Amino acid sequence: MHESTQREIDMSETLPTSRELEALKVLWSRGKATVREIYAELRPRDGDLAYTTVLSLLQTMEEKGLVGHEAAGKAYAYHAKVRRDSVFRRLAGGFLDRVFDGALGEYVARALQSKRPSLEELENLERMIAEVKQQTMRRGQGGGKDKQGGTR
Amino acid sequence: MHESTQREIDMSETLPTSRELEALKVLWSRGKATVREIYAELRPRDGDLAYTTVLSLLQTMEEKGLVGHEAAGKAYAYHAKVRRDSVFRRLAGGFLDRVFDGALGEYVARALQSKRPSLEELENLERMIAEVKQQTMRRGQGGGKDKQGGTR
DNA sequence: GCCAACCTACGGTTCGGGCAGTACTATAGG
DNA sequence: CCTATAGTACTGCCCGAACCGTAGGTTGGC
Repeated sequence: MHESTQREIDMSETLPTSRELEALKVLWSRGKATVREIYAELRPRDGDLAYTTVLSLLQTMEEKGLVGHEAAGKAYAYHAKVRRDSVFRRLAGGFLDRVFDGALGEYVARALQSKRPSLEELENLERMIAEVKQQTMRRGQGGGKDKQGGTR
Repeated sequence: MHESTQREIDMSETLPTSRELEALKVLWSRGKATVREIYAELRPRDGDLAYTTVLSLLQTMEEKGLVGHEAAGKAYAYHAKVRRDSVFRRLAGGFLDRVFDGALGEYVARALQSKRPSLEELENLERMIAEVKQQTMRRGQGGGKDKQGGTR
């Protein structure tokens, strides 16, 4: 039986805490996982972490609507109910606003200072930004700048 | 054994919480400020906020080493003891690592999705990245990967 | 000297995150 | 049937962030 009675799809979608995010990462990469599997992945990185702690974590997350579960054998198989992109986007947006008051320049600059990216990463960033720029220009159209020249 | 002169350069300089960061922003922009002045700036954005709450906040921050104070008239004049750049750099670095596991690409990409930057901002980013790229190339010279030591 | 205004110090409350122990339940193996 | 095993459910503890009230001190005006 499926009690997927989706009453009240709460928008506001609560964001995951740090620990919850770790669990979500496992679920996103696996599709679904039992408590024990998640525990097995979290444990090495965190040294001493009790199994029941992970269980509690998942239960809390279910209340928040972050995950769901279904019976699988004698255990539960949990799965993410929020999309990876959405969570990351809102996390980044929140951080950007809260810390940098929306100033993208500083947001990126400080990260660059902190991390010393490789040349490859930098070129990736260049490509990404160039692409967003194209989209923006197409959308805005009246931009004025004539950066259009190109191979294409 | 003698106690080595562990002056304890405060290598882990506690980071400010959200509220504390708000207070720090005021101090950075003013140089110094009394509790009442900080209160006056925080109040409008936060609706109901008691004066003593701000006072407590500053006292906590002083214990953490984030701010200092000196007598000024009959009140205290607080001033930041941590540098703006340093705080933002560590904040961004921490977020980048904790959420994105150090993946700069996603860090930037999600922010771009969340914010829809203007053309001007995008061009700023391009300039910034181009510059960092130049530095990196000069430094690495042979394309060698950059060692990840640095300021920790 | 006395009062009002303003300040700091200190204690306490509330809430959520993180963690883990204990109790209960279902199941597989003998 | 009985027991060991593995799972979930429930509850509580600890700590830090955020918030605020009250007590007590200092100061300037009268």
